[in-house]
Order: sequence, then C-alpha cells, then structure tokens
Amino acid sequence: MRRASNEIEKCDGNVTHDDIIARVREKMPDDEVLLNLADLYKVFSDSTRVKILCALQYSEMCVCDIASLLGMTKSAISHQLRTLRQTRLVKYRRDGKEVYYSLDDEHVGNIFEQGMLHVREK
Amino acid sequence: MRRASNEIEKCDGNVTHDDIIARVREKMPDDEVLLNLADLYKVFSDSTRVKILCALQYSEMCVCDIASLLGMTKSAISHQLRTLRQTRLVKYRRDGKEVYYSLDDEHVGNIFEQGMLHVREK
DNA sequence: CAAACAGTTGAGCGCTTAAACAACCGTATT
DNA sequence: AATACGGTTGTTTAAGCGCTCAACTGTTTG
Repeated sequence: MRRASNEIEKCDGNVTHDDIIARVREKMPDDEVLLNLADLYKVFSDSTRVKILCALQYSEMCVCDIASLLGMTKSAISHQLRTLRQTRLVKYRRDGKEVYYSLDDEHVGNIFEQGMLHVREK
Repeated sequence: MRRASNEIEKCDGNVTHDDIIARVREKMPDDEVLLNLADLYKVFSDSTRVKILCALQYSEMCVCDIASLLGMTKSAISHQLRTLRQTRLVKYRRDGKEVYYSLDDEHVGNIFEQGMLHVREK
C-alpha cells in the first residue's frame, strides 16, 4: 500500500473538470433507461440467440428445425428461446405437437441492420 | 435414462422440415459474420460501457471525469475503456497527464437510437 | 531527482450464464 | 391406457467477465 491510509479512491474528487461533468450529467438519460438498454443488447450478445433471431427473419420455425439448423440440442435452443420470449423478441403458436416460433417485433430487423453496418465495413 | 441407449439427440433428424431448413440456411449470413455481430453487441451489453459511450456522446472526457461521473474507480473505468478501444468505439488523445476519450464512430449513435426505440416504448 | 498525480495493467475473486443432462409435460396416435 | 414424440424445465458444470486491489508507467512540478 502506497497510499496514505484508507481513503476511498473514487477518483479523489480534486482535479476533475466539474463543469463538464455537470453538463454531461444533466443530459444523460436516467440510469434505469441505460440499464434496460444494456439488458436489451445482452440478448443480442450471444451468437446462438443471434443465429436464432436471424433465422426467424426468413421463416417461422419449430424448435426441432432450429436445433437441426444450428446443430444443437433441443434443450439448448429451448432455453435460449425462453429468454427471447421473455424479452418479447419472439412469439410462438402451437400446432399439434409442434411449437412454431417467429419474430415478435419489427425493431429486431432494424437493430440487426445497424449492427451489420458496423460489422461489415472494416 | 428413458432413451433407448446412447443415440445422440441433436434433434434426431427425423421429422424436421428439411425444405424450410435448407431455404433458411441458404439465406443466412456466414457464421463468422453473426459471431462478429454478437461480439459487437456484447460490448453494449454492460451498463458501465453503455454509460461511458452515452456520456462521450455529449463531450470528450478524461478518465478521472468519467470515474467521477459514474461514481466508480479509475481502474474500473480504464478496464472498460480498454475494451471500447479494442473494438474501435472510442479513441483517445493525451494532453499532459490526462488522457481524453471520445467516440470513434458515428455508428454508435445510430445503434443507440435503435435500442432506445425498443426500450422506451412498451 | 523526488514527489504527486493521471492512467494502465495483471492477478484474483465472485457472480453470471450457456450448454449438457436427465426428468417431466402435452399432444397425437394406436 | 400405452407409447411416441416435440418441447420444456431444474440442476449441474465450466467458462466468461466485471470489479477490486496492488503494483507499475508516464508526465508534470518543485
């Protein structure tokens, strides 16, 4: 320990540019909004979920189809579909023994496009 | 164990809709693209990073300012800035002892907007 | 050069989480 | 009712990750 004793760091408050901080803080959205935003992107941050959403852009599919397409177990897919359901990104309908999933939101496409723009170039 | 013996599951390949699968597979982007896409969104999936990016939309800031704004240690902020640097989302310039960070990409704003659209409504 | 300060970095810890596994539920078929 | 099959769910395990702590780099000032 090189510091005096046990003062908390937190960027010791001394030499920061208080004017800038105040101005930025004023403009920033509420914490809750930014938290929800991060949570939304968290859903897109897993490649399995991205693949599922991407596939559903082209056709509604049952769990077995998706599992087969991605080469994964039905269990794994079902778990991921659950989080996609909870975040209202997919909806489903039952037909006999099969459950068909499809996209629930037109935003999904837009979000994808913006991401693609960044990924594709560079 | 209820299953016959040790056949792999992988959605037993039997009753799937092979036509749909084939059609979707044909249209899907390459795996690598979707992986990069997921990685991009992973950067936005943490609230600390989201806050940093959001703050930098309004003004360039030094590490100490950001730490003070978010009530976190300089170390934590610096670690996150590192991943933001590596993904080319922020750039920096040195001025004396201080290092000023700013957004490196106009896409950041667009990506934010699409996310906000989804978060705000509902 | 020494001290102070802004920022970076590596190691370690605790929490989160994706996938595997096994059991279970619901519907259809016989 | 019994069987089969599509899908779901709880549990466990291993990997990933954000933060803290401590040490270090680099720059300015005395």
